[in-house]
Amino acid sequence: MVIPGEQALAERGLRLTPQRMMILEAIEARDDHFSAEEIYAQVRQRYSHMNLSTVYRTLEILEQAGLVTQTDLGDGRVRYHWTEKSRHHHLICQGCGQVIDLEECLLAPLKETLRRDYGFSANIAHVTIFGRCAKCHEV
Amino acid sequence: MVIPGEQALAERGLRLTPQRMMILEAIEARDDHFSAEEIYAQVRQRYSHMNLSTVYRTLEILEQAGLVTQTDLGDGRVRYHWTEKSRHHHLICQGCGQVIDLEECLLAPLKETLRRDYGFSANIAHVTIFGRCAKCHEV
DNA sequence: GTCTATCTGCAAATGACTTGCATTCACTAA
DNA sequence: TTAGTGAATGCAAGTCATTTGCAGATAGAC
Ligand SMILES: [Mn+2]
Ligand SMILES: [Mn+2]
Ligand SMILES: [Zn+2]
Ligand SMILES: [Zn+2]
Repeated sequence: MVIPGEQALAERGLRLTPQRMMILEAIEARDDHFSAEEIYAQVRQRYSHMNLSTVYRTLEILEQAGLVTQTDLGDGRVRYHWTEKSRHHHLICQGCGQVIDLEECLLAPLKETLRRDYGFSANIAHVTIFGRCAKCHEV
Repeated sequence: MVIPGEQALAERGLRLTPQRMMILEAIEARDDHFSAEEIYAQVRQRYSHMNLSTVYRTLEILEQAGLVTQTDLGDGRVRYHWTEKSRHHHLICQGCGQVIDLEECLLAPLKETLRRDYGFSANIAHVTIFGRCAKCHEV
């Protein structure tokens, strides 16, 4: 069983520990935006000795490798997303909580402007923008 | 002595306490991006009984009133800025730490797109975008 | 002046995340 | 195969900005 994440770890000279393999398996089974705590709980169902610190440390590595991206969905914890599953951004209404998904390309013009005018390579792979949706706008 | 902030408080039916007046005075004397702790320290030089919780609670109120805007400059605490002093955004290089200031209008096209295509009124008054500056790009 | 909901002060709590350190173990080179 | 070794894990404790519960104080209304 070859998991894409395992190859990425090997390429970077990182060790393929059972813990990392279990975390990778858990993450790749998900399509949503997970927190460290959620992955911890998920893996613990099959391996009750999983450690939360290890999850945090592994997620940090995966993020550096570009396998997952972070975003702040406004609930006070970092949420991750498996990069290859879909590239997108979010709008979140501070009135009703509605979450609108945006295509990746929506931020392309901004990214291009920053690169052209400032030589700045913006790290905006997975952004959440807060505001008010049409329904909640009048409030 | 009439401080603009005081009027805004009155208009919202909020009380004009000595603590709030001192915090307003401290904030309006600043042109930079201050944290709650910094305002606390500043006010305490003249009124040693100032309380940190009061500062946090006051800043929350001022933010709701639109008198200050928040941003995350990447140092693990919320930083505020007196709205009327200048409207801008930031680029921060994760390589060398350089901070580039952006004119407010740089995000206008994005804001307009979100409003037109999604009916979404984005709350992006004071944004910090992380990435790599031209010098640090090759790394 | 009186009244009362709002504010403040204080101390304790929160909670996501980090860290120090001893132990274990995945890789590598012989 | 087998040591050898630096990297990774487990655990418990720490961090620290921010929040909160509550009792007492007070701004503003009448
Ligand atoms: Mn997402
Ligand atoms: Mn700013
Ligand atoms: Zn809404
Ligand atoms: Zn740089």
